[in-house]
Amino acid sequence: MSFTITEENYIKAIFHLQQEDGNVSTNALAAELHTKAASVTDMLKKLKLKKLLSYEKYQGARLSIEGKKLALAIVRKHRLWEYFLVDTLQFGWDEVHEVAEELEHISSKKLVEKLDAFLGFPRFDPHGDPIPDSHGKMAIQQQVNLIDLPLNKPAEVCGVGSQSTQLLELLKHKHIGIGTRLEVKKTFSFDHSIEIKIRNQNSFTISQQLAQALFVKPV
Amino acid sequence: MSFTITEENYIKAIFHLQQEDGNVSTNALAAELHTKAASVTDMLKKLKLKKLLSYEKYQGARLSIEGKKLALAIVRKHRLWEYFLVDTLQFGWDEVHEVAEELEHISSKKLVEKLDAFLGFPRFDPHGDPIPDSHGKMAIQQQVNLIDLPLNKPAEVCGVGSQSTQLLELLKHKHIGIGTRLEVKKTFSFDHSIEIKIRNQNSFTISQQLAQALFVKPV
DNA sequence: AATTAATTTTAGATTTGTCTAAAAATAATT
DNA sequence: AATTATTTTTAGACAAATCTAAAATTAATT
Repeated sequence: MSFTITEENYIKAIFHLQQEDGNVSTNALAAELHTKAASVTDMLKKLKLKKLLSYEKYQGARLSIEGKKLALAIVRKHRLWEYFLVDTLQFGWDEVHEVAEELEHISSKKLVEKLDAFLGFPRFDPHGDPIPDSHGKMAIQQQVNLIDLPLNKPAEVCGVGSQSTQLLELLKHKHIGIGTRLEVKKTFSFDHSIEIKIRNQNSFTISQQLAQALFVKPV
Repeated sequence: MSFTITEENYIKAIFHLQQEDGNVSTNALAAELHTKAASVTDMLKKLKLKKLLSYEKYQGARLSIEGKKLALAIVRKHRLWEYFLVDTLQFGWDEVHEVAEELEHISSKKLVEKLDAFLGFPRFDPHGDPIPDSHGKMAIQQQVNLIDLPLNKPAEVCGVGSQSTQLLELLKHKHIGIGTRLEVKKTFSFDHSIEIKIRNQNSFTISQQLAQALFVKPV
């Protein structure tokens, strides 16, 4: 069975909105895919026929086993290509998302497996998100939100909570990137800002919003 | 200006059928693209509106400067990706065409340039075809059909005339591939077969059809 | 519980790329 | 030159994915 790019994008969007909780609503999907609710209804009927999801009128949708398998295959390709772009082609980690959105729809199974092997079977992409293996299994991330990191515990930045250019601009300015080592030195309850220290630099404070957008892992 | 995958495939097909001679006929295009003449007519009208080609009723089509530029960009991507698949991912050179047909439509300009640099700016793809550079210029191949190679002149296989699996199966069996060094030892006018000698092997004869499908360059 | 608000679905239209069947133009042949 | 054959175009229809506007359903609020 093979699917159109549009169908794959719907499946991926449902997968991302589904995480545990209940069914995905028509409106939520329309927003995620920058389309209209009426279009979503049509597509959900079609994807139900193809047995990729369960769907009842007015009740939203939920991926079937088949649908989840497809979603994981797409996510796998997306993240492997992101890793390739950053690691092999030296792209900035803030400029790979768009390109990977296209590459994730290349269908060759063999290509994915060869690419995975060439890259050395990476388990996390440049944004810190886990890459599903060829069976769809993902490593569980022991990453923690920077806001939750205990004082004076050395950690390494391993992911960001968004791909907005505004965030990435700020990170570039502060010289924070994937792999940056840091410790939290102090927290301020007034505005929930926190003071962090990067190796060989003076400490400085960052806003609550920024800290919430950063994921770190103890090192 | 951006184009659909279908439009790009039409432009590429016209480019390949156009080589020097006159205009490309509707029927020739329909055959090349496995579609019907009526569909081709519709698309030619559309591509004319987009100024990618000139077209007059019943007179066939010919690419404009713009159209040629687009065609060269697509061919560039196709051949760079083929090179990548063989050189970096260790694909067999007989299994890359299909995948490259998909990859050639990835739009990112930056990706193409970075890929080119990563590969070391190769000038010929694994089938021996020249790769257009970023300005659309191709190296001129001083390659010659094996049938035209003078006796006892050492040469190296640098291209094949078709991608048919039947041909590639035969080449694999005879241990002939890109880079294989050989000399022509004798020609037989009866059936136009030729006797060739590969370094460290006994000479053997190959058919006229096979010789015509092989391109070599003096070395 | 009744009314209002929000969400979701239907109905009908549009665009892109395709098709078949019939008409028009060009090319080949006697 | 007239007829036949081939090629190409038109006309009308269809499937995929989308849209707007109106109707139906569900959720929220008074």
